[in-house]
Amino acid sequence: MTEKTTPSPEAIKAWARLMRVSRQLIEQAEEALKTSGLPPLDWYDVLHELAEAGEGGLRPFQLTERTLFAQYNISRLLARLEADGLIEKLKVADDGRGQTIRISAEGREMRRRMWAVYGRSITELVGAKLAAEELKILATLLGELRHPPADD
Amino acid sequence: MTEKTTPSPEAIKAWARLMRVSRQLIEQAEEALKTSGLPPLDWYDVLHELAEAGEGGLRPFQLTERTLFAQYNISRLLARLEADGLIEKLKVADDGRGQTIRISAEGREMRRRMWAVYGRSITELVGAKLAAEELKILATLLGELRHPPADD
DNA sequence: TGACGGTCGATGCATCTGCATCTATATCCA
DNA sequence: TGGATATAGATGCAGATGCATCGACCGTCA
Repeated sequence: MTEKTTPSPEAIKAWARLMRVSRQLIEQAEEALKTSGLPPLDWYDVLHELAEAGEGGLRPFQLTERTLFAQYNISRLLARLEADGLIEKLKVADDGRGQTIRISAEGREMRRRMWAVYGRSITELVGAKLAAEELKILATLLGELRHPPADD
Repeated sequence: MTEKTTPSPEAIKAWARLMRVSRQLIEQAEEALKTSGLPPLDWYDVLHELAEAGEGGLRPFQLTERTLFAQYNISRLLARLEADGLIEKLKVADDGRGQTIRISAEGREMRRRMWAVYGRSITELVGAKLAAEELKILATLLGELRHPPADD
């Protein structure tokens, strides 16, 4: 017998919207950064995590966990960030394989400048389009889709 | 004076969720296709549009409008699809620059096989996580974020 | 201790993407 | 009509990504 695998119309619609809107928003935020002569969004994500981590820094594998980037992607992204002087790679004492990544002063400054543009994009693209209450609902619904689910 | 550009906490949270969840979902859907030995999601999008367009087919520039892919991306994607025999490129009479893209029988079959996997992903990743009513709300909220906004 | 499976991070290679530009055709308007 | 401008689609090149694998080091257990 034939197995039913087609999702409900509601699921399809929500999925389609999610795909299109996310692509569109990323594209627009990316373009705003580029227009301002700033690096791409990926850089922000990493700089953001590193800034939050503080002086202790983070191990590359921790970055892959937090940002969802692939391991090799982080590896090369960090190489670019280092080449631009935005991060420092430090040898870590207790694990000869590893290293600790720390954001540099230039990195913090870059993050600040990127946030000025990125934050404005978020305001325009999301903050200005929905009321605070709607944004909360949206975040909650999206939270249910995470794996593992969470609605904190 | 300093200009306030930082978005509201609600906007930041919704944005962050949207970025993470969309990436995660795409990754998982993509992986399901790969595991089944099927082409990537992009192919589905194009085959889907072409299937809906019917025998009349679509011009490449129409595909760029509907799928949000860049022009050069569509151009090369179509070359790959043609190489795999999933589409046909037809000369169009009234515009010597253009061509019409039509999905082939193999293309329809491939789309069908992809949908079996893709549809199941949508069900698992979205349909099974939220109630129909919640999915509607989600789609509506996301619709507000589109440019231009729409909540049909 | 020392062999072994596991983890950390880097990298060669093929593919894909972004950007700029190109060719060919169409459209517009003096 | 004919020259300027715009549009459709392709492509060379540089950079980014995915995949597989590598080398280095870790922890464990006989």
